[in-house]
Amino acid sequence: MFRLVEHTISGVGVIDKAAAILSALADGPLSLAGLVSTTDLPRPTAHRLASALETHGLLRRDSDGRFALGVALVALGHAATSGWPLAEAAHDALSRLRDRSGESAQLYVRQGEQRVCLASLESEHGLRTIVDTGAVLPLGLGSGGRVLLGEVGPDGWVASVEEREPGVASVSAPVCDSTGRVVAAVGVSGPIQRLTDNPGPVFGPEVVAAARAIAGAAGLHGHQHAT
Amino acid sequence: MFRLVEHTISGVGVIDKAAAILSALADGPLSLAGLVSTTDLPRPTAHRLASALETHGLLRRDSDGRFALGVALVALGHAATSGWPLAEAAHDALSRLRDRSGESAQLYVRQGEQRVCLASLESEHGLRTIVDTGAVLPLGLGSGGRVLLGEVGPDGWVASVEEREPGVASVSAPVCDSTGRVVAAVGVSGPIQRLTDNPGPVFGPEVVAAARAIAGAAGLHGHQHAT
DNA sequence: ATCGTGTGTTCCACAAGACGAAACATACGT
DNA sequence: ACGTATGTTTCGTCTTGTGGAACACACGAT
Repeated sequence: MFRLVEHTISGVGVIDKAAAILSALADGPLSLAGLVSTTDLPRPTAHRLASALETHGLLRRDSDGRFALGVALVALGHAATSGWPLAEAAHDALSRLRDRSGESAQLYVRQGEQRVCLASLESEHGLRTIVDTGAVLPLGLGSGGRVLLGEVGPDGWVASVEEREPGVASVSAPVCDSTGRVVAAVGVSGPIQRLTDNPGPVFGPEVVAAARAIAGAAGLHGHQHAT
Repeated sequence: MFRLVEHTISGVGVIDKAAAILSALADGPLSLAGLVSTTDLPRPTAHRLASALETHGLLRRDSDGRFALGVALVALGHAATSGWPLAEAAHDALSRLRDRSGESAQLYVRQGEQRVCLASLESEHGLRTIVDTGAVLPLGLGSGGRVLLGEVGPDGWVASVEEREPGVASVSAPVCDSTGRVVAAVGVSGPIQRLTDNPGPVFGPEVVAAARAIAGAAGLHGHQHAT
């Protein structure tokens, strides 16, 4: 279940309503009636705004006439990902982390009271954690979320076991800017059978190293690293 | 260079302006001054609307304070792609096409006067065509674009050699709905060295078969195929 | 250190534009 | 044939968004 920052008042009512419509459709196509029901907008308002978004390719009608997210969002989503300094910078470090740890590796950034997966590489194992790029996950559950909330252990990482999903363990570390602010979380995740119920000591150092490498590659340490 | 449908009047002025802002930022981050310049919006208007989009995560500020596309667009772009019937339906057929042809395979849909890559699988070759999902390409150049404009040869495919990019050849076929309307173009592309300067006869049949498989899997032939 | 310029942000009088109830058109189930 | 629900359009109303002016700040030139 995905939500844009909900019930937020930006000061521009039309944009608040349009964001509510996009958010409602992130879960799948909706008829006008469904959209009205989900967004609590009056029918003519929902119709007018959805049609306007359709004009710009941000929405489209599917073969049943239902409103759905449009192709322009594919391009914007791609541009958003490629424009994120971390997503590009993280790729090599995530590859190394995935290869050295043998487990799936992900990078998350905070989005309101949730986290969004900015980059994700899967391990080669048949049994592996799969998190899609763009997937929205909770903050309070799982090591990546806890890191984004500001938690960090003395060794620079946080581990979790079966917090977000049964059978899954993970280790994450914060990616910080030059002021020490946590801008992302990088980590590995996989089944407890491989990661054990105490995955931190084994995987923590590699995850911390990956976090430093990402911060460096993204130029988050000021002038310390050429970018 | 990406553009939302430009200078289109949807009937909701705020959405027209917001779409212009998103479009301007698809090419990369911009300062407020740059945004004002690119969109021709008055400074307070651009500031207000960009801040409102930022509130919803559709935009963000980068480390230099410039406006950039936000993380919410990563999630929406992902949802847009996964919600597109063709993107999911095409995956198996694109895999087979890529494997049998040995070349990169892509699926495009029309977006105004351009095309957007909805799905893309790369070949194993060191020298291969790389088109990112979400990439925006012209309609009039390249076999995929020409197919989306309605062109098709007697054998059901169109070939092009060095139209869009030097050294690149491609073959595409239309994916049609039950009324015969072209809803997408599927094709292979790669270097002339492998595809030759007459790639149609060799690759055309497989591309056409892939187009039919995609249409079937997406349920575009009415009730002929269970979906 | 001072000044001019350009940037980002806020204010607020104004009217343009968005709103949404009502009406209309269509489709569907009974 | 009728009632209900859907999608779409109309248009009087007034809320909301506009954008010039002003303010605050930063920077480069002198």
